[in-house]
Amino acid sequence: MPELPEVETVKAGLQPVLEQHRITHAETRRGDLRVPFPNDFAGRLTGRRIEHLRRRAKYILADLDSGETLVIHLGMSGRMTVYASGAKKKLGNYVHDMNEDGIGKYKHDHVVIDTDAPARIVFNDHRRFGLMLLIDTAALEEHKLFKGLGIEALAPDFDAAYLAKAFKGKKTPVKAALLDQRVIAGLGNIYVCEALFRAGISPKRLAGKVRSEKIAALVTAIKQVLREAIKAGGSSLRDHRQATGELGYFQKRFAVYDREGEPCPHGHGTIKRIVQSGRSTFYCPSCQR
DNA sequence: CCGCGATCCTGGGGGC
DNA sequence: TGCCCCCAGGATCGCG
Repeated sequence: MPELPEVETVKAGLQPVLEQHRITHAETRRGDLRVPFPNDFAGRLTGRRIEHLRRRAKYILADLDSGETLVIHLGMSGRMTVYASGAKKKLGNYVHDMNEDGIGKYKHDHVVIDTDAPARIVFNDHRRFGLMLLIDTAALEEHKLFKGLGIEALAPDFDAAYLAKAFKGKKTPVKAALLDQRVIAGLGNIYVCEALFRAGISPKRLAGKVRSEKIAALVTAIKQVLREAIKAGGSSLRDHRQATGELGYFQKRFAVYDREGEPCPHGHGTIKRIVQSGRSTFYCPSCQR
């Protein structure tokens, strides 16, 4: 479930076991992610201290004392599971102790990192769309993964004027424009649907044809829905850490996403599902124009 | 430069 | 129980 709020939530969960901690051991369990691990990936991690954790778009960035940055992307199905010291922790339907052999050896566990927190962090990704890379920190901005990224959705500079300029003359549907990480970084399918609903904009409307007051409403809606989701993820995360140590789960009821056929929360119509550039869009045809 | 579909993967769920 | 098809929170590539 990784869009900006989920990535932010995972980052927050990793912070206490990674930031200002040293990696005592690292290993990759299979090398055939879609993007292969860099050469000697585990070796370049081992012994390194993590100075700072940050987020850019949907990437988690861990700056190491070696001058390299560990770049993490969760793709569609990536999970980070943290096992804190000694205590019994729950993983899905299973309960494991940190010292049991099985941790990090389940199907699709790709990377295991131990730190002196002490903690063990397992990266699991069954669809293998995620990635972990090491890139020179100084050259990060110029790397192809980051060079084209648009403004952060929660940045103060992301405002109505910015979005109006970005949308000007665009003939692509506003739904697709919002998903484009070169325009705004961090939004994904769920929060685009939710933000468009809140702003009362049809996902089919061409980006260049959204009226300026609607653009202002859209910026507000985007920031609101993201902030609410981060807040909800954060609280759900605290519960999860106590109960399971598992990161990346975030329960929230959405207004329109995955609610095809249900009544619109505003009470005027029925939520419809359409497909735009190969992805589901959920919206209320009566509220969103 | 554009919009769009196909593609990379695995697994879950529904229909038959 | 099994098979087949569709679907999934992402991102890139190549086509017309």
